[in-house]
Amino acid sequence: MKELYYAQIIVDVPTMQTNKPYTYLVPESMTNTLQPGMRVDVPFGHRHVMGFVVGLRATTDIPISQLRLVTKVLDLTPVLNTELLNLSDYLAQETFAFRISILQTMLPNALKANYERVLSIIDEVDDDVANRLFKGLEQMTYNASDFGEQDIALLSKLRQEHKIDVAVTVANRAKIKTQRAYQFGEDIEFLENELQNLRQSAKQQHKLLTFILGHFGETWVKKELQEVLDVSDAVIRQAVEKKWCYITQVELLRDPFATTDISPTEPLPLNDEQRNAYEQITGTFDSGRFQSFLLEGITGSGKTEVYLQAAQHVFKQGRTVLFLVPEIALTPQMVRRVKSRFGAQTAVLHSGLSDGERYDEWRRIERGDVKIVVGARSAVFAPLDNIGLIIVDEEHEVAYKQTDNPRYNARDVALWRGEYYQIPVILGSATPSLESRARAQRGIYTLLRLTQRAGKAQLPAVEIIDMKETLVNGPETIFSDQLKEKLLDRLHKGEQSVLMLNRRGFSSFVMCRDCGFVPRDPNCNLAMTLHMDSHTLKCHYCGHEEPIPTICANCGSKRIRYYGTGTEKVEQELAEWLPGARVLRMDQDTTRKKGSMDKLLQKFGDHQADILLGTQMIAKGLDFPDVTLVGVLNADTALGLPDFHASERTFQLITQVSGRAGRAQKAGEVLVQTFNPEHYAIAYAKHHDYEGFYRQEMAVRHAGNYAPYYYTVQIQASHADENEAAKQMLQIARWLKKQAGSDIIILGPSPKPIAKMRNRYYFQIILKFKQRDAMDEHLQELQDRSQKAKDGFKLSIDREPVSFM
DNA sequence: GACACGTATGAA
DNA sequence: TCATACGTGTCA
Repeated sequence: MKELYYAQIIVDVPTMQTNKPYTYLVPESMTNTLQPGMRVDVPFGHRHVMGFVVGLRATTDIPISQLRLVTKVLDLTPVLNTELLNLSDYLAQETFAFRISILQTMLPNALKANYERVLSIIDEVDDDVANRLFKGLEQMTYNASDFGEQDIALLSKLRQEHKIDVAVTVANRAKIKTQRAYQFGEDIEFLENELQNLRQSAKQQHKLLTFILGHFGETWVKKELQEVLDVSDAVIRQAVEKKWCYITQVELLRDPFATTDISPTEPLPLNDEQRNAYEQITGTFDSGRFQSFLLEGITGSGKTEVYLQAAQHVFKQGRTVLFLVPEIALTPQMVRRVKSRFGAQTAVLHSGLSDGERYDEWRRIERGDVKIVVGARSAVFAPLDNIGLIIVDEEHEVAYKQTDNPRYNARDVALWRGEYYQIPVILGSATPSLESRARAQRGIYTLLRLTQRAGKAQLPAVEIIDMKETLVNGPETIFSDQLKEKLLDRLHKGEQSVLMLNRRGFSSFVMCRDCGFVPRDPNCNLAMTLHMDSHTLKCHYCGHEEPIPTICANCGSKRIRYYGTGTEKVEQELAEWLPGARVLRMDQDTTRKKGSMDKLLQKFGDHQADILLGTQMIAKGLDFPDVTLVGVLNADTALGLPDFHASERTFQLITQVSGRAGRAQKAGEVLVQTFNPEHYAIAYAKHHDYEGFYRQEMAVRHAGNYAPYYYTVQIQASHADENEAAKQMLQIARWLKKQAGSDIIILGPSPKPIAKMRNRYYFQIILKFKQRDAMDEHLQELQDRSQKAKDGFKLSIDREPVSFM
C-alpha cells in the first residue's frame, strides 16, 4: 500500500487568488492520522495559517522543491465529513463565494482559527525596548491593542531591521469545558495496605478509601463523588496526597434539558390525508430514493404530526433527522413539540446560543448522541451523517436565505443533502413559495395536500374592511369601526385577540387616501419608493425616477400621504379608547432580550393579556386556543414594497396570521383592513384559496418575466465615490449585454433603496435570464474581474434574491 | 490577508 | 540620489 504524501489544503485566506487547494507534504509522523476534513496549521508565505484538508494524494504535479510541510494537525477527528466537503464545493460555485468562507460557515465559530503573533528578539535592541515593551523577556505575544501607535511603528521598524522576529501561530479557539475528576488507583494491594494502616479516628478517610477499593480504576467526577459519599474537599485532597487517586479533567457536557420540563407526548391519530402523506414519505424512505415532497397544508391541518411520525419511522431504522424551522425564536411551540416527542435525543441549534454552547451542541451531534436536530438556517450544516429524512418547515420563509456572504438558501442546501443521502425531503407550508409550487406542478416535487383542519376546528371567516370608506367617514384612525366593535365584544366575552401591524423596515411609499392609488413605475409596474433627500419617487428595480405627485394620478385627489405607522403608536391609541384592555406589544424592541419573546407568549397563553399586538413575527406558528379574533391593521404595507414578491408576501402573511384564529372549538374571525380591497392577493386570502392565488400570480409572473419563469440575479456594488460606483456599474451592464446579448434582460443600474450607507454608495443591477449555465460563466468571470478591480469597488452577486432592499 | 518587490514621486 | 508612497503579484 502506497502512503499518501500530499495533502490538498484550502487555506484560511479569503481571496480570489487563493480560492483553490494548495498542495502540502505530509510529514511521516502524520501519515496515519491526517484525514480529509481535518483542520491543520500550514506555512503560507511568510506566516502560518489554518487550513482544511480536502484531499490526500499519492502523487503531485508540483515540483517537490516548492512544497512545504504541514506543521500541525488541529483536530483528532475530521470536523467535516466527505459529504460536507463535497457540499462546500457545490455551494462555493452556487453562491459565488470562496470555498474557505463556505467551510467556515459550516462550522461553529469556536472552530475558527485563533491567530497569535509571537514577537522575539533576535538581535541587540536598546534597553527601552527590551525592558518596557518586552518586559525583560526574549519573547512576547503581540496584541495590537496593548500598544500605542508610536510603539507599533517602532516594533515594525525593528522588524524591518531584522532585530525582532514575528511568528504567527495557529491555535484552536474552541475551549472544551472540563471539570475536576479523580481517577482511582488500581494497585489493590497498596490500597488495602493503606486501609489497614489508617488511624481509628479517620472515619471520613476510611469511608473514601473503602469506596475507592470498591471502584478501583474508575474515574469519578468530583461533584458526583461528593454527592455519593458526602466527604469534604480536605478528605479528597488527603487521598490525592497519599496517592489513592489522581486528579484528572473530564469533559463537561451540559444537559440542555436540565431546566426544561418535558412531558412526553404520544403520536396522535392521523386523518386520511395525513396518513396518505405519511405513507408516501415513509415509502420513499423505505425504497432508499431521493424525492422532495411539497406538503401543502392549510394552517392547523397537522403538518407537524406528519413530520413527527415520519421522523419516528426513520429513527426505527437507525437513521437521523434534520428539521429546519425559519427562526427558532419565532417558533418556540414547534420546538417544544419536537422536544416533547423525542426527548433528550433532540439537539436545538438557535441564534441565542453562545459560541461555547453552540460548539457543545455541535459536538453532541457530531458524536452521534442525538437523533434529531432542530434549528434555523445554519443548522442545515449540522454534522449528522446517516440522515434519513430532512424537513423544511414553512419552506416559503425568506429567513432561509442568508442575506450576506455566502448567500446560500438553506432550503436548496437541504435538497442537496437529501439527494446525497437518497432520502425524502419534506418542504412544508400553508402558503408555498411560487417557485416550489411550480416545481410540484412540473412533477419535480411530489405534491401532498392537507385540506382539513385537525379536530373539529374550522378555518376562520375573513372579512375585508375597506379603509378608504372609514377615512371618508370619520377622523383618521388606525382602527375601523368594525374592528373596534369586535375588539370590545371579545373583551366582554373574555376571549383573546391578535392584532398585526405589518410594518416592515424603513421603506415608505406614497398613497392616495381617497382611492388607495399607489404610484407605480411605468416600466416594471412596481410601487415606487419615496426619497425625501431628492424629493422624488424612485423605482428600485430599474432606476426610473419622477417627482413626488401632489395630485393623485388616478382620482385627482390632493390627499396624498406618506405612509408608515408603528406598533408603539397603535399601542398608545389602544390605551386611549380601551383603557381596561391588557395589551402585550411584541416587536423587535420588546423581544430583543434573550427569552423575552417566550415570556411574552407565556403571559398571553396564561390569559394575563387580552390583546397581543405585534409585527409580522406574530403571524406564524402561534397556537392559542382562546384567540377568536385576528385583526390585520394594514394589509397594504407589503404590497407597496418595490419587489415582485410583494403580492406573494402579502397573501402569505394574511393567510398565516388568519391561521392564528379559531384553532380549537371556538370559531375564529379575521378582519383585514386595507386600502386595496380588490387586490387579488387580499381577495384570495379572504377565501383561504392558495391554489387560486397561485394560478393568478403565476400569470402575473409570466407576463412580467419574473421568477419562476426566469432566473433572477442581483448584482450589487458599492464605492465611496458615487460617480465612480455608477460608472463601473454601467460598464458592467454594458459588458453583460455584450456577453449575453438577447438571452438576458438587464434592469438598471439603479441606486439601491438605501443608496448611501457608511459613506459608501450602493447600486444594483437585476438580471433575468433563462440559460443558467451560460450565465453562470459570465457571472463567474464578472466575480473574478471585480476581485482584481482596484480602488475600493466592491461587488457581490446574489442569486434568486429574496429582497431588493 | 500580509508582505515583498516594483515603479512612480518628491525633496535635498 | 535617496526615501517614501502606492500598486501588484504571490503564497504549495
